[in-house]
Amino acid sequence: MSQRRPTMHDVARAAGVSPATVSRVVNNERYIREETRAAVERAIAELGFQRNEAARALRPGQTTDTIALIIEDVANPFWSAITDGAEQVARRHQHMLVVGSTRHSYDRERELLRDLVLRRRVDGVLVVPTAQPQHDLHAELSRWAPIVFIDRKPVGVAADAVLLDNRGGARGAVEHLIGQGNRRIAYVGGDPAVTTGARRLAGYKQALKQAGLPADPALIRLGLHTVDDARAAAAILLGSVDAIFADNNRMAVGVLQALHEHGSPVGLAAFDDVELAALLSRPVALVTYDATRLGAQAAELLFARINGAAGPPKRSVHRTTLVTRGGALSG
Amino acid sequence: MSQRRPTMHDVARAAGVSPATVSRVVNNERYIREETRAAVERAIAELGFQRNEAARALRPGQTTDTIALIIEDVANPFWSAITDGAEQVARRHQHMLVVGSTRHSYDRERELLRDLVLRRRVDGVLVVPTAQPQHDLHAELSRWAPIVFIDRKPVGVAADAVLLDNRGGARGAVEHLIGQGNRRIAYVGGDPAVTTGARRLAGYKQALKQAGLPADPALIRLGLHTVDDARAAAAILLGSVDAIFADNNRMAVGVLQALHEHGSPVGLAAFDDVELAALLSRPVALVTYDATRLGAQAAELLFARINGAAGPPKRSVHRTTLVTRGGALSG
DNA sequence: TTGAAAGCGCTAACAT
DNA sequence: ATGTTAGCGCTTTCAA
Repeated sequence: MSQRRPTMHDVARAAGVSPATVSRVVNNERYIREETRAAVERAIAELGFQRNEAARALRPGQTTDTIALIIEDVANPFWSAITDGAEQVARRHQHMLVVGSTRHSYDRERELLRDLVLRRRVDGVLVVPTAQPQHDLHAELSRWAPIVFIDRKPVGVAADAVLLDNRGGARGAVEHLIGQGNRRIAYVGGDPAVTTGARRLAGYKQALKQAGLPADPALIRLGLHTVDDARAAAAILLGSVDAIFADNNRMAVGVLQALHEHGSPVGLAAFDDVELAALLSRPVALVTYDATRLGAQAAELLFARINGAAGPPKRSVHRTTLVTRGGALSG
Repeated sequence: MSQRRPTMHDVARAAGVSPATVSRVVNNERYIREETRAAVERAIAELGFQRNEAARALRPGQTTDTIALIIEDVANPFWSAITDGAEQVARRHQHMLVVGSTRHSYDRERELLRDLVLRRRVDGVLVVPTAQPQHDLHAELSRWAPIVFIDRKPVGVAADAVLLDNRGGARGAVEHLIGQGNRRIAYVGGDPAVTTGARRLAGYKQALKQAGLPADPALIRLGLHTVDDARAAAAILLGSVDAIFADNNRMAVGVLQALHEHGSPVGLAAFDDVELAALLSRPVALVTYDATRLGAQAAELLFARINGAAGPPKRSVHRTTLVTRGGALSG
């Protein structure tokens, strides 16, 4: 597991040149005689030399060719799609992608960010909304490495962001429910301290207000994280509502389970797409968007900064599309 | 983005000690006077010193505190669950997790593995089945870093593996279909060159054989990757079969879509769990297991090796459970 | 076009 | 208990 690996020195000796020359060949620099290059390349092949990246990264001004992605939890399809998009772009830019999950822990987010940026010196970080905002930390870290926020507006930091129209999307979905004649519409969602959640909630309230409907606090259930949380919350609401708006895909699945278990006719609209929703006998209105593209675009912005792009923070707001899935006869 | 960061030297100067002492404090070694430690810690706090991990990793025998996970594609829930499990364990062992997707490319797998093990010198690698086996490469790399295979039996390499009972699981599912009176049962699946696929296919054939049913090659569709591939394949099969066995979750979703679109009564069984299957009006038999645990256990095995565990390769076979979801009236 | 030499930030003998 | 010193493997002036 730990035999000695050939170094540039070894290659240099084998090729009869200096280490500096080997470095030049490896880095594809100009001003190298063809024969020299050939000799070095032969030696590299013979010895099976592979440059030690840790050594390269050590020199000042050098990069680690690594970016990080901080999310709440990879298992959620929303975040795994983002991971997918980010990974593809990272790869195109010859960077590694390291993923870290916060699992809703504020401390974990701090710890991850500090470790990645300050100690491991990744070239940049993609952060998806987590717990509370931490302006001071983000501001401090963005002095060392560029940060791009996904689905969260940076506050107090001059950072790029790729956003969703959370408020508009939620409003549209709730308007849709209202348009279908629903009056008592519940909200089942996550942590309202997360910008994303707050804005979806705002969209919900806005739609109710525009329609002249009261926003009954008893119908708003927040702070839920898991599918089971949502299912339990929905089960309680069922008797007293016409429809439910679910904040995100986990909530949607939980609510769907509750509706199914109770054979309830209550309507549903939700943020995020849900696989197989199209096959359900019950129609569901979904606020959809391309999460993979969200992750990919965020990564592109990050690489632009890594490669020296200056200028004011960029905001790109992705629009959402309301679609109705399911409700067909077969299934 | 690139101001100078405080080094151990700076801390040493500020605390009036030598760099070696600072190193000792940072690494929590014994034989340090309390006052000295306090002084150093004060200086660290004042300067906001954070150790440069690239520099530490450079010394021989040192680790990068990073492990890698190679999968086909993070967006698939099976792999994202594995990623989730691996990440949690990596974190517990204070390691970073870098993820790489092969997207079915043999070359990409080679390139990723070589980059990670040979150049970036990760402490270990978790590999989930991809394209063809590459015994030579795995054998070469396992000299440098431990490798643990997930859901693929290592060939020609003394490596640990965490496996699923692919053949038994598939056989059980097909037996179930047969038990329900289905006779012409199709197979819709991925690349049979992947061990996983080959064994599931073997289980399918075994079940047919045991029941005295012929394995009609026309009913076996392989080499499919996406949901759409599977949907198209299923659409063609529908008219001529009683039931379909789907190789994995992507295939299952595609087949479900086809069945739904054509209002077909054809039965379905599949490997992997599928979210929301329980809410479908059609019953589906699923070969389920705990993918998160699979990833977590693989990571545990890896860390055991990283921490010096010797001994013969370990194999852990996780059993699968056949469950029937869906088929209720409501939905 | 190539080589010599210094040094990135850290750790580990070896001294003391 | 602490300091001195010598690298780890690479890149990069500077000189030739």
